[in-house]
Amino acid sequence: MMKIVPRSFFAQDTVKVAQELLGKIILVDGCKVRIIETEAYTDDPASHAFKRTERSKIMFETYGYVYVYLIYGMYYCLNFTTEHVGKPGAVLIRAVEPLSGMEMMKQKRGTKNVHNLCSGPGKLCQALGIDKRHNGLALGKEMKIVDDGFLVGKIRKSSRIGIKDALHLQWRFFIDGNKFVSKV
DNA sequence: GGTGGGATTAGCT
DNA sequence: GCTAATCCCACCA
Repeated sequence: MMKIVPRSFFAQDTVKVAQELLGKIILVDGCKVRIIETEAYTDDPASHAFKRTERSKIMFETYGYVYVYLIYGMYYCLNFTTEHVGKPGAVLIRAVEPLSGMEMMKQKRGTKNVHNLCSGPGKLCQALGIDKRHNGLALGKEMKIVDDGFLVGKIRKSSRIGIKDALHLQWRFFIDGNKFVSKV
């Protein structure tokens, strides 16, 4: 079974979307990957949407859209916007498991180690060729989310990685025991 | 095994 | 000018 996840799926609680995206598949540019690690961002102090800016406004104005931003001057991070219009939210994709298109990913990443292809937010954007051009696209065309009925086992959670504020919020989610989780 | 610094730029103050 | 939702490599143990 291969069901396209509709954009309306993203129009709900961000933390819930972050958990339910685990196990789902991203299709982009001939590559197929399974989401195994996510983080939820709303209007909390650690989120770009804590303040509405040119960059973060997409988190206020859309759901089910691609939000890509440049981090540390050299890496991109992939997010999907959530919540209803007017309330900001997005889910950061922190790690995925490669399913197909592996050779292209290896080439773009410059490594042969499968476990080092997509095991981090910057890495997976590099592997999938995701950059600023993808920012602002609606899901369903160039990039699609698919549910193949994969059974996610135990979901683990922790504080979000790389932030200094709101560390008490356990809004990082990942599939227990999965070998492709990011090194933290 | 673990730690420290550098890359590189948009968006702040 | 400073810092960031990161990654990699050199170096030490």
